[in-house]
Amino acid sequence: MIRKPKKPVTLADIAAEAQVTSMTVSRVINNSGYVHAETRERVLRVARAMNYRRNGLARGLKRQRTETVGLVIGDIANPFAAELTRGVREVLEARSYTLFICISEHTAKEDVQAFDSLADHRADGIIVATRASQTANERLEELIDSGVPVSLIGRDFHHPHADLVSADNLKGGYEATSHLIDAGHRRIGFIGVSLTQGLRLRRFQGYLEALKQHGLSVDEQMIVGGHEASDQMPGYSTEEMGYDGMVKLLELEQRPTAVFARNDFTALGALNAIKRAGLRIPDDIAIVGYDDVPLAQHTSPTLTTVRQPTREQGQCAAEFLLNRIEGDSEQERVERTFECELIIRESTAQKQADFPRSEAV
Amino acid sequence: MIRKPKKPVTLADIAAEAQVTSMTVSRVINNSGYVHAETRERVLRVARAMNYRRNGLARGLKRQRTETVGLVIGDIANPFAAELTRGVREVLEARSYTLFICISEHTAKEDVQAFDSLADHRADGIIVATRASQTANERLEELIDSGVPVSLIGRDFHHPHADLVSADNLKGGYEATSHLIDAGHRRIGFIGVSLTQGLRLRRFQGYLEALKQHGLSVDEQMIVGGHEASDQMPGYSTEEMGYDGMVKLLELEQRPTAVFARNDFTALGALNAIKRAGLRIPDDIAIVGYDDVPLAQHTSPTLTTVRQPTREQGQCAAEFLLNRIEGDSEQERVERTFECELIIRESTAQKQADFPRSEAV
DNA sequence: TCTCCGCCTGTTATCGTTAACTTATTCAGC
DNA sequence: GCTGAATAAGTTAACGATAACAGGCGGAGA
Repeated sequence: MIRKPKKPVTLADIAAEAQVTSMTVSRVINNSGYVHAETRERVLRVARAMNYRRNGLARGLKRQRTETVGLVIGDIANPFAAELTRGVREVLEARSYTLFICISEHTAKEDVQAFDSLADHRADGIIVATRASQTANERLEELIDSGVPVSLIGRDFHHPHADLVSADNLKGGYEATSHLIDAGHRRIGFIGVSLTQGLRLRRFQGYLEALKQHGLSVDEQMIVGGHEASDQMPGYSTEEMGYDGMVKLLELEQRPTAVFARNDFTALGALNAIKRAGLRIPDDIAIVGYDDVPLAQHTSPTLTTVRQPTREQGQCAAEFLLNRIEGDSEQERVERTFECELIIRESTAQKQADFPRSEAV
Repeated sequence: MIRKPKKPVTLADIAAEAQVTSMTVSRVINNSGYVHAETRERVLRVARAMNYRRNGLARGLKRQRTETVGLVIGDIANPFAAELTRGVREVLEARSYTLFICISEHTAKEDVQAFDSLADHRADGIIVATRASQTANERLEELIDSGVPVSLIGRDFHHPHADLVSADNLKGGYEATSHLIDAGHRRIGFIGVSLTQGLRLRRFQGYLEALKQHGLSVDEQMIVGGHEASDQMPGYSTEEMGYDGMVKLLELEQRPTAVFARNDFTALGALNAIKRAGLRIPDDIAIVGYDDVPLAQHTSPTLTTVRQPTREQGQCAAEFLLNRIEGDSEQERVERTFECELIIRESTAQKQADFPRSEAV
């Protein structure tokens, strides 16, 4: 009679039951080495009957790799992170690695905790997609120095042995802003950063750059909505930031005729604030978002935005990482920047009927 | 000279350097047992200098627990999952467990993979928040039978040794629908399920129940938007489902005067479809969502919806799980159902000015 | 002086798996 | 019949950490 013990079944248990040694069982389980067909059958039967699950700890300890990759993201519930994850997963699954995700809620402390957890549990490599911070960068450097393969997505941090994937958000921000300028706008607000803090945000730099290039001056009053706390960031509820920011802009004596929002959710908040105020989009105020979340094509008006190839970034980061894991962890760093694409929709259309209006998908 | 080897530093390495045995180093690292203050200092100094990271595999193997919990969710990029995760994390962190998240993208196969990965890597327990499926349920049962502590959130699966946390979505759906009926609506559509598949969705059952209780008949034409494929579900892009579903409803000869959407994103899609068609909300069509995502209070009109205490569910599931982990894994199952709350906003308001309109937050 | 207990450290064995090596057995080819 | 390759197992020793036990030492109390 085969028992179903509370203590997890081990190779030795199966071996005893099947009248072989645990080495043979191991060979069967891993499909390696020579095992007689009959023996294999018998062992498999017993293993199944006993509901065997292999012990990844022991296995990993002995083999010195776990076939596991960690992904650290700051914010779940964010279409960007979701799409990134999807890309990462696709590649990992194809190469039969397991993905464990750690969330850091955008705080440096939790970032570090996530790194440590993954390193302690001997993930074979780590993909980091959180925003950079002093503390976290230091720990990251230690990890990389000690040989942990790391691949970074859109993170402002450089290390000779960590690969880097990013989107050209500087250019994206530049193009979004230029688009507004080309449409004749001269008073263009930015929602979603504080002036000081925003300098680390490429899309905001692109905004500044575009203004400068076109000979427009920067009006500090028109930059709204940043959180001043440096190590704490909000979750996905950035439409609140967009709403509040827009309200502030509308209260200005000379309100902007266009706004560039840090991301689509912020843009959505702003969009609703504008509607509430009884103004029309884009006639009274034009608006551009960033990220091209799925919702952006379902709002009314539909949202002009900048698309970055998110899934591709995830795939690329995963590929870089796997190459490093399976190659030399200290090999030269690889870097790849993806182009962004301005997607023009109704929220910045030149001539525009009133909203709501009838039909037209 | 202390080297920084490519091979990870072990206790033995530190021990050699600090002229003690690895047992002493272990005691220092874990702050357990007696260690002379001077020795402790010396060991710590060496450990830091060598950039020691403990090996969770070896540690876990020996101690037979990893202080790690796995969370399986179907869909990242979903405010519901995010909030749930937040609740789970809060509790785990307070009791110093590490959380690893696995995404299953709503397929049974990936669900099973996630369970296996977590079980293989000897997570101390698993929280499951994905939708039930035949295959996955079977594997889940095996795991629980073999002693893995499991706690379920809103999953249609029962087992004597797995705790269960859920929201009363039947009642939530009932109340949402009743709210519409009370407001005088008689033709009420449902967006987001197929009639057959929807029977597993409590909030849809609540809808049916409410119609029945109020003597209204179910019109199959008014139930739209389900995916027929049973093991595959879409990601977050359910606003598309909402949009398309609403378009179908609007094409009916007798279109509904109100719709209940399976979740807020679906509702948002529907909302935009209605606006596109030049109809007014709630005057022409009233609409109710589900989940109360943050965005729901920032749309125009703001969205009537059903709030479920999401974070609390996460916390509760985590607490149940930890009790099971630290107690008896085969103890009697605990169950807890949270009440939902109907949040009435503009999209179902009785009398309503046109949108967009001026002011009023 | 002797005993006992609190401190500090070391020794041993083990968690479950597998790499590397060893031992048989079989059988084709000369 | 002999050689050597292919097949089919078993044996041993780790992987890195720690629980359990075993001293040794010093000092308080009898």
